[in-house]
Amino acid sequence: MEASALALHRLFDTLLTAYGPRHWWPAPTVPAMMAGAILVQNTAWSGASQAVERLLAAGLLDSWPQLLATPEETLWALIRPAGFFRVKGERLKALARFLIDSGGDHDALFRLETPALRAALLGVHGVGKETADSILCYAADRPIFVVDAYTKRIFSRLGWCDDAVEYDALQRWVMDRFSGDAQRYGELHALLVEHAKLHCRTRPRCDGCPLLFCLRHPRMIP
DNA sequence: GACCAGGCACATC
DNA sequence: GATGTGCATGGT
Repeated sequence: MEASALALHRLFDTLLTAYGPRHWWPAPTVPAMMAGAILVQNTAWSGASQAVERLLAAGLLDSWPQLLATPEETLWALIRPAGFFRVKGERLKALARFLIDSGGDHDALFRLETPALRAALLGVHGVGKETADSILCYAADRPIFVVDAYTKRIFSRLGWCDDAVEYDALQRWVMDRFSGDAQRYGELHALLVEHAKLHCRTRPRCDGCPLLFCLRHPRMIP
């Protein structure tokens, strides 16, 4: 195996040993996962999860038409803990409209092949690459690696890439070297987030960081 | 009270 | 194509 692939696998094994399986995505149903992917945008999961729970309790994740028919102010009040409630409310409605137009629910939508499904999701207002890939990996069970701000920060702090690395370049680099199913890709992403929360905040806490051995690798990601 | 969090669309250059 | 800005709450 190539050196960069070995380094990536060692990183995964080390994080798995250090933190254990993360059991992501932390939402009970497919619609809750999809809504959660919108609600967590640029927000801590603690706030997003409250919003998901409130939508579930209100029954709005049992029926996309019902969510779409909910008055803005009602929706805003429910998702307020996630922040950006006006834009996220609009994005949830765009997602609902999309699912209704796609045949009513995610079962119809998820019959698409992965590239077509990704393109369709990216066509929804408020769904960018990270949100689309989160839905693909965790809700639609597709083998896709999700890149996020934490992922970029970890790899750039290790010196493996520049901090301005592009989403597609980092995703491609990982997926070319780390094969597996959706569960395995999801685990890698979840472990990276867990690690970043402990050691790679804006003020780094490198004491006890299990990844210090990775620093000896030179820049590897274009 | 400042800083930060599992993005995205849009305006402007 | 690159860069800047608005969106908002809740935890540390």
